[in-house]
Amino acid sequence: MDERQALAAFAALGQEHRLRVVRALVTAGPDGLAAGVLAETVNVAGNNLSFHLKELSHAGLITSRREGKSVIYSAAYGGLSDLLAFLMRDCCQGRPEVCGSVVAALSACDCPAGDTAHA
Amino acid sequence: MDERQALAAFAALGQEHRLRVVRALVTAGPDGLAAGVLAETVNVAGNNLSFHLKELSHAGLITSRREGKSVIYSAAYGGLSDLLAFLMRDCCQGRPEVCGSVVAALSACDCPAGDTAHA
DNA sequence: TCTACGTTTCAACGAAAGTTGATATGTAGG
DNA sequence: CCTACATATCAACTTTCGTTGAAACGTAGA
Repeated sequence: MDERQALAAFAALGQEHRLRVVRALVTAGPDGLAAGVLAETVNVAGNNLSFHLKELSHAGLITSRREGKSVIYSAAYGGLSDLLAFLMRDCCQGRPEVCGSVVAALSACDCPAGDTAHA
Repeated sequence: MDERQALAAFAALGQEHRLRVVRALVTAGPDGLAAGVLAETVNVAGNNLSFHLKELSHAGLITSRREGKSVIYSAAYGGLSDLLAFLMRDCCQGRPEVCGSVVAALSACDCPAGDTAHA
């Protein structure tokens, strides 16, 4: 990931409605949520949400697929990974104790910490 | 970390000069960099940089300390941890394989991956 | 105390982002 | 084909953000 992409991604997340959308999608998992459901969830008008979804999609943070009349959006976990990795790149100049806490914090989610394998 | 703080942090990172400042400070490590050095590094006028530093500081992403005539800024690794943790909270609703890649990406930095201890 | 240096604050301008309402696209069913 | 529904696009307005220049503050040395 280059700076331009990271910039777009962070700017996208720095907006109340968009951050809520991403959080909702991250929580929802790979199955995702329909645009209409998202609109209700984050309490934003449909046309406005569409604008934000486009921006998030363009930033590589979410993906979409059509299912009948609905468009289903889901979190782009790969894009999220790249973004976090970009931010913390070169974090430990020979001092692992510096960024260790950051990795630890992320591992605090339910999933097995260091286990990067596909369970 | 609450949403309001996360919002401020992401918004802060969604700006070219501020993102460069944070990256420079993350790379620099706990020793940090003087405001003047940062101004040269990111190529921003001193008064303008001061504005951005204030915003980053208020967002909990950097800290400052005075050293003689200079003010030294350094990355707030704790704030960064909290931010990333907030974004990925509840990421794996019983499906570790979903967010595993995210943790893995972060562990891709030089420091020992799953090792959260202080080396 | 005076001067030099580094950093910060302030007001004002120009540019960009978010919201709104109306309108268009695309899909499914009668 | 026509209607209903879900989502997307567009133009206009309002607000917010980033930059600039001048000036103030704090610190150190002569």
